[in-house]
Amino acid sequence: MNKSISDVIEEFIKSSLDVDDFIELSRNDLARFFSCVPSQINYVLNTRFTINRGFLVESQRGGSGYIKVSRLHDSDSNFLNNALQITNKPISLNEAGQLLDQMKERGLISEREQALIKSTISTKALNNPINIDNNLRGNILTQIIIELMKRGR
Amino acid sequence: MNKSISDVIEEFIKSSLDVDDFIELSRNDLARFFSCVPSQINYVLNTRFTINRGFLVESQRGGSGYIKVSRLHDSDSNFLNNALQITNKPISLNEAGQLLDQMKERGLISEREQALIKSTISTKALNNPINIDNNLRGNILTQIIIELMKRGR
DNA sequence: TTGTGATTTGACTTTCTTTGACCTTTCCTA
DNA sequence: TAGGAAAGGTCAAAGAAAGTCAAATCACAA
Repeated sequence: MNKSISDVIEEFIKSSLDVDDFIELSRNDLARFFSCVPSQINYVLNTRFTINRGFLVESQRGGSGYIKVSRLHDSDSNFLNNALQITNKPISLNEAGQLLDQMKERGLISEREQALIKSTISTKALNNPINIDNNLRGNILTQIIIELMKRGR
Repeated sequence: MNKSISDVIEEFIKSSLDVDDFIELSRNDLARFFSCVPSQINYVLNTRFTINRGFLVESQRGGSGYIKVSRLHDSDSNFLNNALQITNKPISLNEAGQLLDQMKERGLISEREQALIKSTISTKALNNPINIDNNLRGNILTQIIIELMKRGR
């Protein structure tokens, strides 16, 4: 296969992640190194290093800015990935409750956290035009899960 | 018999598959090579390299796109894995039918089971807002395949 | 000879990648 | 403390493949 520049950059980043669990890189340097425009780096990051594929990308702008790419660790990240698939779509209060139960069961959140989150996605909290609720519930849970992934427990 | 250009292309691909288990080719190059229109390659692929006949075709569009053809003379679990790749995406009634044929051919399901499953994914069963059908079909097949994998035959 | 299914062709569509112009955030220094 | 420099971000246009679909043609059997 004729590898695209994006593919090559992807490989480069991935092989760096084989050494360490995360890397920090400079968008401009990397672009210079691969003789491409800086926004190509964003393209690669956005298409290949998504949460769904088990990666987390964080960055900071400005002087001494950086891009940090980390690999999310397995078992839990697997579970969370599945969870993401679910919260991606509208989700009922009931389903959400079950999901949170499981998360607690696994020790991904404490009982106290579980209660807090539940109140967050309760019907009362989402006092909204009907039918959009489930959507919103999914969104909120998605954010929470991403946060959990970040912390890596 | 007077060989058609399609036959020639078919032979060419098959003989490449004698060397390796799969080949990657460029639709445009191949078309140029055989002095035909690019969509002729699709024709050959669609008519001769179906799951049904034991081949798997994958492809990517866009810059550095490709077409990959592989031969499936492998173990069942491998077969099911490939099948999963297919049912992962929306799948037409026709393709689904071919897939089930193969599964029966390989003894992965009985004739009775095949019939039952077919009725399950028939257009009638999925009497739904158009266009969602293929999606749903994929989902159902995915579940069935997973179930099969679980049971280990 | 004619009807039918297989093949060939090409116009149009969709998807993925590359590029560049312009925007926003952060840090540092005069 | 304001302003400039040094990051990184966004978005849309252009480019590069592959996919679809249906009309036209071909080949063969009845």
